[in-house]
Amino acid sequence: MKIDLGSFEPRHRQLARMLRAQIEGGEYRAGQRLPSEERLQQMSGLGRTTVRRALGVLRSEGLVRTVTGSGTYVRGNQEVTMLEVGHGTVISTRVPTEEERRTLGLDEGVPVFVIQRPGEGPELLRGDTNRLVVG
Amino acid sequence: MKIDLGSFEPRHRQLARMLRAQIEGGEYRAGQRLPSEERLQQMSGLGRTTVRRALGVLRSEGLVRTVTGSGTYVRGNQEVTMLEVGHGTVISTRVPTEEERRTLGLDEGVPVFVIQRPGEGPELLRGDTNRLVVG
DNA sequence: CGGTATTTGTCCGTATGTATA
DNA sequence: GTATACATACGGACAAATACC
Repeated sequence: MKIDLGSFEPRHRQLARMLRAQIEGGEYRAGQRLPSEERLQQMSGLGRTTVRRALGVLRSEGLVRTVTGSGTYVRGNQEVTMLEVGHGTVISTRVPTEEERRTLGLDEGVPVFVIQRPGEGPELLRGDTNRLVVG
Repeated sequence: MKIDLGSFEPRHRQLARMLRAQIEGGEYRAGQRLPSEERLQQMSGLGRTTVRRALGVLRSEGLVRTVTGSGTYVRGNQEVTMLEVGHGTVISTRVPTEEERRTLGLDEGVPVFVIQRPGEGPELLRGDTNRLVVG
């Protein structure tokens, strides 16, 4: 965890980039816990704010998931449902509101589909476990 | 801006919720600037960290956009492109990586479509200005 | 079940740098 | 060039959730 102080790249992004590379490189696998924040501080020499910010970046990318009092875990590839959409359906995507996140039980970094079928009200679909197939 | 200290709801979320309501209620319109962070501190009685966190929530929801040295602005409804997708196409959505954000020139809080047409490589499409129509 | 330790969450303050007006 | 406004980074204090024994 060598952070280049003096770099143009902010320190929290440097740390996020390193952790991201380790996750994508398989050094931390799905479901596995990352080092604790205190541990990451020691490893990187950064302050608490900066370490937490780096983890926040990874959360917002949907790469990890943090559980209070427990730790930050690599978000595994979840089982995917294929959903067929028919003629005239309009599909948009956005980041859910906080309330929608609670309702759908979504972690940070997971967008939603908004499915508008002809003659029906808009339907909200979590974006992490769903794929739409044009039928 | 009356913040209930002693509430179970964290202060930054209270502030975010109030600002969100004001934006959705039309008190702050598209393109308009929100009060500066210092001003929001004065108005709410909260600390700098907390005010900034509240604005971060709104950014991650795609509701506002912050320009360094200038201010935080309400993200207007942008012009939308309708794109027709054909049979066998598979659509997924996710939060873009930092690099993809730079490449596509995206603000925070904007997810992307991943369009997989039969026999082709995956195509990335910004989610804020695109709607997919099943043809 | 309880008590303690670990780990993350919230909140505050300060200092300095950078971008914009 | 000065003033305003946001960005980065550090630190400390206490609360809340979880894990461990």
